[in-house]
Amino acid sequence: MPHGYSTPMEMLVRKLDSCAQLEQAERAAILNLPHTVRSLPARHDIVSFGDRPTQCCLVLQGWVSRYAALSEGGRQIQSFYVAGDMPDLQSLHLHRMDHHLAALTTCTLAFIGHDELRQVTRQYPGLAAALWRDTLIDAAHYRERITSLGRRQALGRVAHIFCELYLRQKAIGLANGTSCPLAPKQSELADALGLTSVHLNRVLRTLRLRGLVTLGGGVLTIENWNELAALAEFDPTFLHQADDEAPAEKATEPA
Amino acid sequence: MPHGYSTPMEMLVRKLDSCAQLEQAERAAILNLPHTVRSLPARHDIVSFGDRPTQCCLVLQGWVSRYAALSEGGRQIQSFYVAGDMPDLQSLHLHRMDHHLAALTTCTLAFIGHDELRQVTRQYPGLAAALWRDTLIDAAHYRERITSLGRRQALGRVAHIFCELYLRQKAIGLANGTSCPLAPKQSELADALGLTSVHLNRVLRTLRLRGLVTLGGGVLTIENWNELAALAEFDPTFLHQADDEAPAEKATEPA
DNA sequence: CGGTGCTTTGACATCGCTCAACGACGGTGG
DNA sequence: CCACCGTCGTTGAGCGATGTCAAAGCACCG
Repeated sequence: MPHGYSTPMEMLVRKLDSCAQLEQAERAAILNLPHTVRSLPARHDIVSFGDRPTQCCLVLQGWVSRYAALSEGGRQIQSFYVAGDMPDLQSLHLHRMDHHLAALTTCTLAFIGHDELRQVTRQYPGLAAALWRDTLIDAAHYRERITSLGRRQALGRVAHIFCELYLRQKAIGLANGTSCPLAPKQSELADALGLTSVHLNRVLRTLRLRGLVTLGGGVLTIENWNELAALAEFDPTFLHQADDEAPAEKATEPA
Repeated sequence: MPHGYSTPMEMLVRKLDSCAQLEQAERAAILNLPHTVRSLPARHDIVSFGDRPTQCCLVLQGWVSRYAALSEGGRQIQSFYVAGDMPDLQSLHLHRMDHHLAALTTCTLAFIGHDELRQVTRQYPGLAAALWRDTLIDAAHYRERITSLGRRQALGRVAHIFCELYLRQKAIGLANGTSCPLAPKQSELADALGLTSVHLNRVLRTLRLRGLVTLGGGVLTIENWNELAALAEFDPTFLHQADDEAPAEKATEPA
């Protein structure tokens, strides 16, 4: 998707089409959606807790994080988003933000008005279903994060998120062999995994010493997928990337 | 909602209507949905990981839990559902279950076929929006659980889930003064909160000794809402119960 | 009256946090 | 070109929150 897409809305069509098979008219409706493209600097809030957004954004480039701010400066990152994702689709039907959305890196985003989007979903139930499905996959990611935070130890949590982020990026052509971009810095990964950056750092050292993963310069390299996935008890079902596969599904492997 | 509802579909209408304002034709469409009512014993799976359900269920009575099973008998309960909830609406667009749904207590459920439900959402975009919104609120609950598991200590986590479950039940008329039903036993609460049942028990004792909460016989009583909510850093925004309120919102209090 | 399952408590182990310091790196200005 | 500074990553030592293991209490029910 990042390779040679031409326009923002073509990117969106490709994304929705990949799982829901749009009809020609639906594709055209998306392509005709009015939108504006904007760049945001890293650390900048896109929307904040309490806001009542009037538009949704589509990530064209860069990384976005969803987070909750707690007292005493604490925060919990609830999810990461990359090119092709629409992180605040939920605001279409949930009017008041219960969290923040922020640019993790410098980002380019396309903004689409709620009114136009609602109009299009009213007219094309297939589009509504595709967008709805997108938010449901988002929720599936949340559920898996809950499982990680609740029942996996630090090592497994880190291993798990690496598997997830690698496969998600592989699916949209952002992976390169056994490597993929990984923009969040250690403190941000820690905030996503319910750990301290200090402890996350120690876990990373362990993973490196065991020859499972190397992380540096914004690039994640998975040295041993099988062991990593085993450590994480990783099952890709929750990604819903090939939802209609035969019941006896096999874990996806890089390389 | 539990008080004197007559039919399952009237219950669903009331639930959807409470947040999305249905039109008359939409209400009628729901009321005409074919469905079957079934009772399930406690601990029984409603749908399991890997299943491809062909219908959705509506909880009429009892408690339902969504959980992920891990190796070695571990499990993470991802959410609880009570009367009026549709816990597997997501299966309408996510074809393969990535988790389990189980009766926590003896339950009565209404089952509605996917085909009929999809038909109705295609015909009435307002209904699609209402159901979509319902799944988005579910996702908002997940996000808050992530925040709890990642960044709150045991005491705050327990306090937080009590606030949540009390308010959710109050909203549908299941609370009684400062008390409400609480079907999950300690080991189930522990599985939901990423704790051991042993440690959860100690936390409960602390809450009891501090005069914040008493729990017993399937009933939760909140003795001191303000302190409990403060301990939990509880903000009801994520419940989206009165989504269109003025920006300066106040915490809801019992009694 | 003797299960059986849930709750409660104690003693001890461990994982992850806190505090503190240092190192690596890149940008910036003199 | 180099000194300075801020940010991020790395490491150590000690502590605290939570898990583990084990046993006893208690209620419900046949």
